[in-house]
Amino acid sequence: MPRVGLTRERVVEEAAVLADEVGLGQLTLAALAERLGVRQPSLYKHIESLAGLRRNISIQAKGELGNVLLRAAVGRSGADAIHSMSRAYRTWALEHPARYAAAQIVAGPHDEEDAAASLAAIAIITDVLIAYELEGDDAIDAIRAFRSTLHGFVALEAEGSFGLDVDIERSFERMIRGFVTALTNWTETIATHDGGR
Amino acid sequence: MPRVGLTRERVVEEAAVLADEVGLGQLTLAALAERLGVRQPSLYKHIESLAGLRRNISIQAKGELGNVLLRAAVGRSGADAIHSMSRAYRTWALEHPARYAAAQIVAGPHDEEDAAASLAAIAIITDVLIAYELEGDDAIDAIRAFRSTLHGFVALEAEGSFGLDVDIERSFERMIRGFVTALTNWTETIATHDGGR
DNA sequence: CTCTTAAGCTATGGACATTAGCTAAAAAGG
DNA sequence: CCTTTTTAGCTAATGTCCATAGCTTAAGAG
Repeated sequence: MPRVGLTRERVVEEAAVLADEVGLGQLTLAALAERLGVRQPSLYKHIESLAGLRRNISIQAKGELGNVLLRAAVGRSGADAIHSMSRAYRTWALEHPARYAAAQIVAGPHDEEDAAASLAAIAIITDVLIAYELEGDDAIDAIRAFRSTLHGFVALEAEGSFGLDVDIERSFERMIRGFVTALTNWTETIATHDGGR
Repeated sequence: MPRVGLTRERVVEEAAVLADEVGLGQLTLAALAERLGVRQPSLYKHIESLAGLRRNISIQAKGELGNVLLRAAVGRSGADAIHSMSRAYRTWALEHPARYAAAQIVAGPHDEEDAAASLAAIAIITDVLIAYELEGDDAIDAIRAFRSTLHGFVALEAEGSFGLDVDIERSFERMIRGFVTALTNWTETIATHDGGR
């Protein structure tokens, strides 16, 4: 029984790679064990459960996404930063679909580690939008809109929900431009909550 | 052995109800059978498989969503129609999370029935945006952006990704207003594809 | 009232996750 | 080196769930 020399890190990393190939929901301990050259129960020496493994993938993915956004935004500001960050977000998400999906998981209210990872990633987005001198609830609304825009596009694209014919790249660029336009006039768009009814 | 009198429709409907309660991924034939007062294998008299059941839920959900959007848009146009449709979209999605998730599933390329349901739902959105006199690729970009915006917000809200403190309703209204703003200036926002780099 | 159809059942098997308990490889300590 | 401790990985076993096979009998057709 030669030892393979697994570590928690190696298990989680390989699980993330496997998940990106087959889909987060199709990630199975059986397949992971085989890929690591180990019997299935042996994995429990390094993880708590399948749910625990997914949690680890989620936390790692949030960290990776945060780093990607950080690198894209550093040294930039305003519309420049938004465009750069948006592209980095989309590219990373499409290259790592399962990691991206895992990064969207919201952990329970007592999971400090996960909350920290989530916050760190979102903080990058927040910082960039703050440059538009939005304050308080204005900023929160804008951040929610931006996150929605990015996530919606990437999620639909990853699922193949867009028709195949027309250039998706260009659609994305235009959408981001549109968001910047909206952002520039943000304080004017005060919801009256009746919206034409 | 009294007969319960199941039909395919009843099974699918109850499955949708159950899924909305426990989550689409947690929908199990065992639980569904128990809820219908029947043994698990008996379900196979009405469905092909779990995957087939999910497909049926998906098609039904797409139809329901399409109807909801249609009713919200009828008799309206322009920004009025967009706001009304957006609210209906969000409300339905939040009330039926699993149905909504199922409606996002993209079937294989040979599934005519599913393709028809998808197309019908998206057609409503398309028709409303066409009122802005966008043509060809312009319209496609705008539709993609609109779908992204709606789906992103609803998906994040349903997952609980937004912080709890600030009014989500208002954030949604503002986002839609922002989109309408962007849409009004749509033809001006031509992507140069370098976005400030 | 008979015959046919099919709804629902039991029995069974296979894929996974998970736990319990064993074995031997590695590491620690003299 | 040799001994002791730790622990990575193993086999065995259980429970859940999807799925198939074959039986039984309720319900509908004539």
